[in-house]
Amino acid sequence: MYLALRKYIDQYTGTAISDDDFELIKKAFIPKKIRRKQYLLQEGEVCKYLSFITRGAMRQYTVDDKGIEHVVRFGIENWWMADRESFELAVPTIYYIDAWEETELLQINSTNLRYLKNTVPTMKALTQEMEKRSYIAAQKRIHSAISLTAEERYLDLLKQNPVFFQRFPQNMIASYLGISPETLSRIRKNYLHSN
Amino acid sequence: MYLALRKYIDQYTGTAISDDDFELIKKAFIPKKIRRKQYLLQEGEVCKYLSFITRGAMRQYTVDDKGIEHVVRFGIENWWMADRESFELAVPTIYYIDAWEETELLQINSTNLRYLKNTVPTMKALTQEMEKRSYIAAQKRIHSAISLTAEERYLDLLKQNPVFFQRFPQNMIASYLGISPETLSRIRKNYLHSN
DNA sequence: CGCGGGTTTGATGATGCTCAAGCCCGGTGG
DNA sequence: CCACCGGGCTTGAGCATCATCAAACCCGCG
Repeated sequence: MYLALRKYIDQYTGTAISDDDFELIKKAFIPKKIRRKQYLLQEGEVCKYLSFITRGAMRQYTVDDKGIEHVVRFGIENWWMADRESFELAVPTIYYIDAWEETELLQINSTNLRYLKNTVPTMKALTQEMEKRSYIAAQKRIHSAISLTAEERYLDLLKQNPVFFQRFPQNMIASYLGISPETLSRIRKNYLHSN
Repeated sequence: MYLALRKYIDQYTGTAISDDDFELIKKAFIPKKIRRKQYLLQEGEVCKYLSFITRGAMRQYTVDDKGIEHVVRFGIENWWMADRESFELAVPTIYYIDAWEETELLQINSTNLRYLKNTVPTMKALTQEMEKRSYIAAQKRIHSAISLTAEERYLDLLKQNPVFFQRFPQNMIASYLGISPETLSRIRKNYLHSN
């Protein structure tokens, strides 16, 4: 389980991390398993952990007054999950995070994360890289949401993150795209004919 | 002009920065003035500077095939402007940034920024704080874009950033909200009657 | 075999867009 | 000082897109 994290670190830094450094990292993270449809985080809680997914698939979403779910983020192997607003500012979250597949996580709390950033420079670089990428991805998603039609957003997602279509059901993808499941179904039908 | 930056730094760190440190900062930033409707960045260029706005109002947007502008971000005094994807990865940008009001900026390139982060700890903390806030704001905007109706997005923006309505024309606000100017006009009409 | 979650399909309607015209108002020049 | 101009805003009519509701379908699984 920790091996996945080590691989991830080596890959993103482009060098092999020392055994000593990795020992520190190992101590800071707690493993956790979570079953299908179980919650990692629920509305109103404070998000206490930043979680690295070593196996599985999760989603982060809100539930509105009508009970409709709105998916803001998906996560699979080698992705980090947390409501960063709640995690970093220690305020109650508005999100739910649950597992769609059986999922294995490595969790770190903010105290340990701060400590790790200060003692293992690699870890600092890593989190910064992660934050940078998250922001860029978020910016792209905003652009797509305000500039593109439903159909264009679908094609964009298919290009950027085809893996989501293999791991999550269509109604969740629809929610992620901000459209109804029926509309997504009809859009896809179009593309089945025309290729 | 530099005073605005100093005030901003002191405010966000909660302490007064030393004269020595601020001297370093001053040397790293280049002042720039930019007139109404002039470009700070154009599609295809690489974004070479991170700019701190000391006075004025700007927007970041794309132009689609039909020539329609899509505003992804506004910036006013004490905000930072840049296409971070282009700035940090040194890739050509898809955005335009131009000034809506007469604007004064302090610009820093990535070399100087990296140097400053390493020599002035305050500066490192500041950029991290800025990045954190940007990400959280982006996440909120995504949530609003996929979960809310045009009307709800309008009310949300009115609550979160009323200042935009004072500084930018309605058609740009509409674009920022991802709706047509006509729709925004009609939504606003509703709220004039009902209060 | 029947159940349940997910998907598809159809009919209908709401929401928001487009196009076009008119209005408002601040700025400019005669 | 007034007429005119242009940019932005409003209003209306018609239309496209997408949501909603309901029913049927599909398929893996107990």
